[in-house]
Amino acid sequence: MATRSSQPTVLLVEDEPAQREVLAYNLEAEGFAVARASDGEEALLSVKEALPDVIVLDWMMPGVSGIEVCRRLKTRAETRDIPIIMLSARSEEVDKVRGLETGADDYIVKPYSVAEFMARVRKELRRTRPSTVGEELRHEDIMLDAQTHRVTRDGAEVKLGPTEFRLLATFLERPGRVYSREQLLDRVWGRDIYVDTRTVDVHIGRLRKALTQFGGDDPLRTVRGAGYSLG
Amino acid sequence: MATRSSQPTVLLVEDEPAQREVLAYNLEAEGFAVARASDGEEALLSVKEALPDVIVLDWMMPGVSGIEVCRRLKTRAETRDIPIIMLSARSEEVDKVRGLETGADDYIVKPYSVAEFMARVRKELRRTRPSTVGEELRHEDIMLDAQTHRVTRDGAEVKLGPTEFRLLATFLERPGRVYSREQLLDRVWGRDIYVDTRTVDVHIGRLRKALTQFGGDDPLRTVRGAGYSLG
DNA sequence: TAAAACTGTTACACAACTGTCACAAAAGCA
DNA sequence: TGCTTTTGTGACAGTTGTGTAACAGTTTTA
Repeated sequence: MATRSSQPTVLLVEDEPAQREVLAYNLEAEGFAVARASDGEEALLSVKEALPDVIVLDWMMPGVSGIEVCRRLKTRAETRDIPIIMLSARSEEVDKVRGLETGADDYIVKPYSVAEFMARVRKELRRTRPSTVGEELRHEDIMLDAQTHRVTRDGAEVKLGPTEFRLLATFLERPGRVYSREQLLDRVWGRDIYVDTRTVDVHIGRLRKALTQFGGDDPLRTVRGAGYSLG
Repeated sequence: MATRSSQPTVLLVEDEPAQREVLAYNLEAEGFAVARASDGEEALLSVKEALPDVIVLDWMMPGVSGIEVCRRLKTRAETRDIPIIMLSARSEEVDKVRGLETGADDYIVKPYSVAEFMARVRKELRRTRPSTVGEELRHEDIMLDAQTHRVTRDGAEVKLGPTEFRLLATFLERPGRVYSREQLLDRVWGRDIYVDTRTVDVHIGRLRKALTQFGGDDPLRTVRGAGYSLG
């Protein structure tokens, strides 16, 4: 099966560089490793070299076409289980059927939104690698698993209330980044909830207490006049 | 000019709530403050209230259209310098020309990727507020990261108070440039705060002390009768 | 249903930062 | 050189920002 690194790998097969880089940018922003290929031949080589966790495949390509790549991968035992998402500029029903017939797992018609694209990729990854899709956040010895709603520090379980959990999750998305109290209220409490900004301080205090209950340094940093950050 | 808070402010003018929130979410994720408006009238009010650092303007809107908002802002002296990015569903060259003719600084045709959108916003901000975008300011061995709010010299972390931090950030925007005490008060303290100009001297002293605490030359230069500069 | 867990607010203590001053030191000038 | 102007800086009091315990109200759990 596919690699077992902490990040899932996405093989992106698209001959148009601009298109390819936009998608790559978004995938990488979400923490996926991206392998690139600009035609069918490269794609087959790349798969042979290192099995990706999911393949995004453009229909129209010079040389070996996307549909042909798909057919070949789906007939080989060791690549059969890798989900394939087909991209196509054609919207005709005929093509959609043909795409899925050759074994593609999903089919996205251009033009599509990046959000839709990302959602489809996540969906396929969830099937094959349920634990690693956006569900696990780490920073140093702190680990948060959104799937099981658990937090551990240095292996020891840390019990957090819902608010502290979301707060920590927010910090873990971008360790080091300073969030103002207003931003934290926005993200953790929600856009139109009115709570005093000092409430943030109290919850920060509670999160600190929970994270240091078994010893260990305080991982949260207070930036006077600006807000808080993790690390 | 625009506000002097640590975050750049983006005014987002878009009548379609879903669209607006997607963009707002991404802007906020990158640390920008977002002001929202859902039509041209609101937009003009918002600008009057607090000058943003960049304006993102939908072309098609009920009431005062985007293009009209753009025209009005570009004819007023105090808003002329705020970069405007137009969004449009039309791809015809005609519109593009019309958009830029009214003074828009950039023009994005839907559908666009979020990555592209963010890149354009960053580009405009880089022109007008170089310090707060691109996240990292350097000069020789001094490095300031606005995102994480950290300063290092020769790799060693330098702890600065809020005022010293802003002061250094100002100098780093244009190393070598000499700022008068009045200019520094304007930029670092804010336009309508009244403090004695000698206060600047004291903070310069504190900044010097912090930057040389582990040895190293004093990177700040006193220009007698004129002010101070970095390097 | 009662107990436990969680929430937001407040008040107070404490720490960090601020601006001003006074005087010392340095730089310019005649 | 002596005199004037400008800058450096330690001290200090006042201000502002942050940490946290306590509490009452609410929600969740058993």
